[in-house]
Amino acid sequence: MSQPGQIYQSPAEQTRAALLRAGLRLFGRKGYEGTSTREIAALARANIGSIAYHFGGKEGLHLACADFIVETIQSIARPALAEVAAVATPEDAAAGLKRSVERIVGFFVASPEVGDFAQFILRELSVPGPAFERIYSGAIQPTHARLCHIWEQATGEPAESEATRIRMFMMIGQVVYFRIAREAVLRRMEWTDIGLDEARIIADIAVGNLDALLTQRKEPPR
Amino acid sequence: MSQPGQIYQSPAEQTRAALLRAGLRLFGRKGYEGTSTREIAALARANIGSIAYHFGGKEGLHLACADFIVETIQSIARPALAEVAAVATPEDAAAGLKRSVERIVGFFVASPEVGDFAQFILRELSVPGPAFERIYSGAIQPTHARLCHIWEQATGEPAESEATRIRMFMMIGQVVYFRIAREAVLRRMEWTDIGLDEARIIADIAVGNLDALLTQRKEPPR
DNA sequence: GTCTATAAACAGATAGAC
DNA sequence: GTCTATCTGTTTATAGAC
Repeated sequence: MSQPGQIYQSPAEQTRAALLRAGLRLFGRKGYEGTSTREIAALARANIGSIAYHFGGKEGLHLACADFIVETIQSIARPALAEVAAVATPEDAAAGLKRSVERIVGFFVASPEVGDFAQFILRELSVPGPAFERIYSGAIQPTHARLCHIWEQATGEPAESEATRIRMFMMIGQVVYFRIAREAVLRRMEWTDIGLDEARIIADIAVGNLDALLTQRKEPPR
Repeated sequence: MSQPGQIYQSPAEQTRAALLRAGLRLFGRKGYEGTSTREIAALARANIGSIAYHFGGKEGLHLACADFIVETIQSIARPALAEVAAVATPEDAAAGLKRSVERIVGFFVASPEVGDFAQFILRELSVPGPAFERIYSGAIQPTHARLCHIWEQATGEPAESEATRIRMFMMIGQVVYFRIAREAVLRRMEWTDIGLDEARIIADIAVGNLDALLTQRKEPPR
């Protein structure tokens, strides 16, 4: 497979990779229908025909973008998965949850490079198309299941209970929303960008919320 | 103004209203670029030319949809706003927050009619276009500011502090995510739909999260 | 006001020269 | 592999009959 980030790339691989990056960015920003193959080719400094040559067509490029994201995420997530396999104390698990929240903030909210990944995923999430299946089973389902598992280690509540699964969706959603509603957040917060500083603030509050949930479980409500 | 829900509608008003409803639904589900004027006219059982006649064109219809949503929300929210104006005890404010969470779940998550509104808003939120300004200043900003205000009444923390504003975005986000990631939620939860029953479950857990935040503030962390 | 026909621009896909 | 030219279909907008 020819992808960005390799040591050496043949000219063909460079074109392929440039198309992939351009597709990732434009599909993420403007949606599948909102993006024309001509735009993609222009951004990649390639000709229109190259999309058909390398990917078979627009839909093929779109699917290749999804695959690229899933592979990238899996290569990053592999060490994190190993970490989970080991049985942990509730305290370690709680710390693991907090780290997970921080990672999610880093991935979805902070604006640099990866922002394109996040937007592509969110778009395919809200408008499921042919690429949804790969995104879901390759990235969303494993990540969510892992969070549920750590939650069980931290609280004793069963990982696959209805409440746990919903709660983990909420934990993700409260953070991801800052990317989805980015423009509204910028106005309301009077920020000009959501960069590392802003991500830090968001992560701290999200971790604080998590803390409230965890202590609520340690000290039963009166 | 000619809108659905009136007592009598002239034929022209009926056409206009039908186009508005069709636009709302299709723009919400498939996005602006993903929707053709032909589809809209077909769903509204009107001819293509009527869009230009009544709204000046596709973009005009899109803006009219945004205006319609804002007006509808404002007419619903007016009583809620009056309710807030009165000074409340922390307990009343806390109850008001919980009711707000339940309303947000009802509006964004439960699938019937209003679902089109929610999706239209979320789409304009994540891909800001010409209609964003109206949605933001007409619906998002006032709602968010109101929540911040109630939060102050409930906790004593300043409504317009950075932390409060972020926290209220998170309160909304954790719920709204169930609409955005609807397809992923359906699979992971093994639900076939997110209807009233599922909305009830989601609302209860979201209110529980809120409770954890509020008690965390009453009983300072040890 | 409604409807049809059509114009003008644009889409994605493809054939063939290099 | 790359690039250009072109085909075919679809888009929105519009002109004009009714």
